[in-house]
Amino acid sequence: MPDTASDETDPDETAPEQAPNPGAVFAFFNEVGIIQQLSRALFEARLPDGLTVPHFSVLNHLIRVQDGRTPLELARAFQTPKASLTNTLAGLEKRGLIEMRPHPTDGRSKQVWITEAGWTFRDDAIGALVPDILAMSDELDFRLLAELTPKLAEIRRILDENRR
Amino acid sequence: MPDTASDETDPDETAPEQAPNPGAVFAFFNEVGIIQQLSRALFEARLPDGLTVPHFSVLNHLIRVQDGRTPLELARAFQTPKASLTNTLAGLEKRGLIEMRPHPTDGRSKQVWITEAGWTFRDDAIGALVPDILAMSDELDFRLLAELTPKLAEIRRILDENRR
DNA sequence: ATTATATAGTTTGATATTGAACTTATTTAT
DNA sequence: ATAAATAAGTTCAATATCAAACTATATAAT
Repeated sequence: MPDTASDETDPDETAPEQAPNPGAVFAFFNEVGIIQQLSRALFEARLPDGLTVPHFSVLNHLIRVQDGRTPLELARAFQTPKASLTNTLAGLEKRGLIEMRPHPTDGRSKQVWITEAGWTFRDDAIGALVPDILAMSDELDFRLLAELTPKLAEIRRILDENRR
Repeated sequence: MPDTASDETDPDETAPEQAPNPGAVFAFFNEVGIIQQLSRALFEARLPDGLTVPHFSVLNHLIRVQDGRTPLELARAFQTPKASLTNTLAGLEKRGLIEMRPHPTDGRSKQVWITEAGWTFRDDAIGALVPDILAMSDELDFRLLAELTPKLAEIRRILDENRR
């Protein structure tokens, strides 16, 4: 039996949305949270020496969005304090995975650029998942994953737009 | 353009699984990770005073699975060091949201039981999401969320079974 | 122009997290 | 039975996280 429930029915004229049953919405986020937890642990275990998920996430974000972001933009993207970014970025720079440049028009600011080594590292980190993926290949339905991805991307987009 | 790509085709005789394209699998986990990040921030902002997502997660797990779990079982469930659980459980107990009892058959161990106040707190925390959910109700397709949930649950189950 | 206000990033001190050592209890081997 | 090995939970010390204060620029107001 699922989590919370509230079983009102609703005429629903103005599609697409249904009665927002909080329990059902929560159940969705709960599954997402557990999958994230499990996949993060899997991923973390494959990362080399002193590098962490936050390090990887910054590189991945720079590629996914666009590099040249400022530290503050990154902090907002991750909804994390900017002081944390100072720390993460220092680690990445020390290892030559990013390059910090002065901001061209704002003397207070900086820009973060991913290096060739950064690209390589990020791709390798994803590649390192292959054995784990293969280990599940006769259970996991990759076609389903691929189908779900754009739907999740749309949900992500809405959440992202609506955040405070 | 998406993340990594590797565009081999594969005969595929033994359904259901496709060629495990690591980039595509990663893209799925990536979306899951971002959704989790956004929804967690939303959720965190509604939690009262000194209570955190880990506190909530323990309560939720005790309800979702079954209470009477030992601290070590919880640590394994969350893939977190047992020392962290000591800490989180202490906070929950101090607030009367759980009750720690000696394990009936193993003198080294304990059992964690959720209290009435724990149930209430957990339900209230979910309920506190309602305004945020409503704020997105003309964009978010709740029917889609409800459809995705069991599919995610299945993926979660497979990941959970295959973890090391 | 000059001052006041706001903003980007770093530093710092206080809190949280966690691996390793420790304590107590259980299980296994002899 | 007794000793040795394993396991559950806590304590402790090292590390990481983060809010608040700080430094430096930039923008707005007069």
